[in-house]
Amino acid sequence: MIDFKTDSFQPGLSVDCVIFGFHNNELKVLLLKMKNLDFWALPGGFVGKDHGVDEEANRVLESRTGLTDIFLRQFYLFGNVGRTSTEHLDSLEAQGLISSDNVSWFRKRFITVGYYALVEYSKVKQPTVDDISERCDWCSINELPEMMHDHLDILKKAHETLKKELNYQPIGINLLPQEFTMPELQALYETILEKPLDRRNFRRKMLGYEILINTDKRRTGVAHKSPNLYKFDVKKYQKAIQGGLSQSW
Amino acid sequence: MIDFKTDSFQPGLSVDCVIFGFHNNELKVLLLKMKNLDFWALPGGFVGKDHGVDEEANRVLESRTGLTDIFLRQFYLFGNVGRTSTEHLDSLEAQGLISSDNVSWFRKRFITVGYYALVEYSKVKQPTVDDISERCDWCSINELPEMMHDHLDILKKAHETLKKELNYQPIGINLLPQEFTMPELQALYETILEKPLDRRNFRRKMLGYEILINTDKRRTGVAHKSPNLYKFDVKKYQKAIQGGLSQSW
DNA sequence: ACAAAAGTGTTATTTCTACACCCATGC
DNA sequence: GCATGGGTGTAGAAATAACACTTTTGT
Repeated sequence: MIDFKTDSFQPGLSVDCVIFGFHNNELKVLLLKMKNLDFWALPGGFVGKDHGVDEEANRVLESRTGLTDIFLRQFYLFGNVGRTSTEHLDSLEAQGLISSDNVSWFRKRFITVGYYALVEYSKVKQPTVDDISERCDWCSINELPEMMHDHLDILKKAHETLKKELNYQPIGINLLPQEFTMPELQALYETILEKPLDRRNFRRKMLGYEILINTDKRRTGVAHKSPNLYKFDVKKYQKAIQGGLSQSW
Repeated sequence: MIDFKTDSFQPGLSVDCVIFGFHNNELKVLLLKMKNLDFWALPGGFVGKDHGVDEEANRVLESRTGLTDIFLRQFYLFGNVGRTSTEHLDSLEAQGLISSDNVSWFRKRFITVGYYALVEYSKVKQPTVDDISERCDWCSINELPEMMHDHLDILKKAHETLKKELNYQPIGINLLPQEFTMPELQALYETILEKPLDRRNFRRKMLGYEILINTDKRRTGVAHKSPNLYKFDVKKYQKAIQGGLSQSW
């Protein structure tokens, strides 16, 4: 149940995080299932009067994933009147998920700041529920459950933003484990861009950026020819994305 | 003086507009000078409880410029604690610009949503002051006056965003008069990008997009060889920027 | 006539796209 | 040994970057 001193928070303001991970060649987001209800929500929180909005987004990210120092970017403010669903609030209230002291605060008009985060899937050992959810799971962005309020719109917009920023943000370095194969990196790009890329051209272009280091190791144990393992040259990566990698995927 | 029923507004939330215009080959922004004070502010406003944030930004834009149906985009939420300046608020209050009933409301922590607008300079016949300003003027972004709160940061971020979106947004069509010359269009691009472009390559590339119509008229009366007048093919322009014009200026 | 800006083409370089065969591994 | 995915090169097309002279106009 949510029960807190509402007067220490900015009224009508929340943050919501779209936390992206990459696993089994699928782009996933971390979602919360509301207790005893059939809809899910983005991990979110409220903004303390003495806390910056970015700071609160980081706090949300850390409470759900246990991770700190994660790539996290604000991408849009959702400020329409009526973006929250009265029906969903009714359900939350009916399930006793909102303290009666907080009900009127929750029912007010809310705007929310959207953030997206890129995390290494395997680093999230224990996705943690919040007070009103019963599960915290990775969901493939191709099969999303019913979502609270306008959270599906928020998620869609986050994905759009990710696509646009692919060449300007350290996408790979945050979503992949430290060592990875070229096909894995390509699959990540294909998943984000939602289109297939040519294997040879992709490899040539990636290597051309000179941001990868060949570890001279190979991934063994998996089927077929064992692929080479690469890692990012962090310094060069940082420098390269400053000006944006070259365009047109 | 500002004096209104604060309880019909979202507390701690404002919108600020960076209104860009282009004149004399310079990129300009519309700013307000506070009455009897030596600092300027971005045109801004508050968000009514029953009004969308975008809607309020449009209202601000219309009240300062008299224009409707203008290109206006949200670009960032400024949510740091301490982004407003106590000293500036002191000054406003000392000048009697804030009604005593509103003072405590104004002194609270505020976040603001940044919007940028692109307007045709000559269409703004009468930049209109608001209740606490004495002038509303175009300022070149190269010589900006002292600004209130974090408004300079907001302006800088707007300019950055404009640069990035140059190939994705109908920049020219909104900032230039209906008919314009190729050198004018080039100067606009050079100003936004803050770097010189090759005249021949620029022309070839622009014409290659097939979004311009040669009017077969010339600008006369100005010195030197009279340049050709072009206008945008609106439909083609709209279509072209959907996928983004090709990159790498 | 002259100063200043507008108009115009070509070439070398780079980047992009499309495409097919061999190799290594686990089963 | 075979099915599967990993690795590799080349050639044609397109885009980009660099560069100089002529034309028009107002003064």
